[in-house]
Amino acid sequence: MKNIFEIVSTVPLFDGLSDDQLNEIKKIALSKRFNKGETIFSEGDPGNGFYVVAEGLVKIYKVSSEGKEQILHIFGIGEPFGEVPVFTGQPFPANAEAIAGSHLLFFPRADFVDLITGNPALSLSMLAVLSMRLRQFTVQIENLSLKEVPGRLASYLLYLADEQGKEDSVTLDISKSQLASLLGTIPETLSRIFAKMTDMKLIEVSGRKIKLVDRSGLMHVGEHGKSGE
Amino acid sequence: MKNIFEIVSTVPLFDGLSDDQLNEIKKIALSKRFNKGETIFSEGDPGNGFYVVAEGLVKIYKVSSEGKEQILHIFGIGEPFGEVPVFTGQPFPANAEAIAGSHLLFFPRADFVDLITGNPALSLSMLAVLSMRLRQFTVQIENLSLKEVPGRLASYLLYLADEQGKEDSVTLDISKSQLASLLGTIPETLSRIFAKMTDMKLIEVSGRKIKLVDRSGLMHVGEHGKSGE
DNA sequence: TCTTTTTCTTGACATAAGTCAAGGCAAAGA
DNA sequence: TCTTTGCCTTGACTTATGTCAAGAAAAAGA
Repeated sequence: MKNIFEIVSTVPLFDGLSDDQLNEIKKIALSKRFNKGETIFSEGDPGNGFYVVAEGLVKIYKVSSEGKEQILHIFGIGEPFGEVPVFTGQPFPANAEAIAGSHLLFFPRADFVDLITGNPALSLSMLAVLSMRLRQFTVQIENLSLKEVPGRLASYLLYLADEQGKEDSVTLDISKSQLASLLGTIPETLSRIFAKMTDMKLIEVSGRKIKLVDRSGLMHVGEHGKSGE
Repeated sequence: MKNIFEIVSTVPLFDGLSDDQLNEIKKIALSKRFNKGETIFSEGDPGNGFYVVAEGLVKIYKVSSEGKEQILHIFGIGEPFGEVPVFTGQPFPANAEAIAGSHLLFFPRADFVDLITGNPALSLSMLAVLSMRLRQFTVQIENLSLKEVPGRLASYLLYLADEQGKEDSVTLDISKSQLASLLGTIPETLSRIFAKMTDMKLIEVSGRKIKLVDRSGLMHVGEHGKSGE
């Protein structure tokens, strides 16, 4: 079993640090393991540090009083999460759960703040990470508030295709129920929209594989005319 | 006319800096003035620096292809905005407009990055600002996705009461149309909900003054039972 | 392989909230 | 003060999406 601290040198957040500095990072990191479905932290918990995914997949989400879930992020290998309380001193604003068996690196707050204080490159890197995340939230709010579900799905599929470097076919890395939660809807609605978009010959769905039949059609879903009908 | 650079020493972002450091800050700041309704920057513009409100009120917003507007933030005196591009190098993800005549301080990117590089207190302060903003977005996404409009309005009124330090009465600092946009809805819907909540004796509305008649009722709007009916 | 459990899909229905349109009110300017 | 302009309110209607329920398909386990 290989040393999971090796991941540190490949994490974008730690890019541009010297070997010495990377060793400092590794020194303060703790390894933690979570099974699929296990809670990593809950909203309201004190944030004593943040995490980096060494292996696995983690969802960050909120739950309404009626039990509906909204996923805020899904983080994979190399991505940090749970940093907000490190810098605000307040508790976690959302929940985190492993959606696959996961190895995580945990960075205790005080140690990390010490490190960042003497390390401008690291602090600029962290500022960039938080800024990118703000940008993503901006997009998510725009999607939730200004687009209907078909438009959100189309955007997500195009984003995935880009992410996966594939032109015309993507593979969902999460279940369709989870995708519904990420898009701010429920499985029934998502299912109907998959069916509708298939009818319209925009996509072809088989399990978690989705073929993008008409990319330019997808790009205009939800504009003036119909998104489906 | 007083020196608007005086504001620098009262901005939370610059808390804990020495007088020398505050002078450095003042040295790189530029004063800009915007009239009510004037655009400060637009989505897609390159971000050559960020702003701090010295006087006035600024809205950050997105617009859909159909023309619907979603306000992301409203910033008042002492609050910084437009920092994301400073640290990501990407263009602005949203638009900014003065909703009242405003004096702003502008901090050019390169100068500010130099400053932050040699100044751990400033960088931690900026990390705290971005983290707080992430937390706010978390709440906004939760509201948009997990609450109906009455629940969002109730939350906003309670938040405002807290903000204004008043127990049972608040004054809107923005128009009701703008409030609708902030809550992710349209003026017609907001107007109906104000009427409904008045009927239910939760609030009393007269112009921009709103009396919170039943705080505990407000807190439970949108839970199990009715939010209005 | 067969069974059990979860996830997904589809139908019938309810409802929150958007659209369109008209009128009333209030703030800004003459 | 009067007038003009934009903001707010209300009504009638449409529609996207949620709820409830049942069955089908797929995944996990025996």
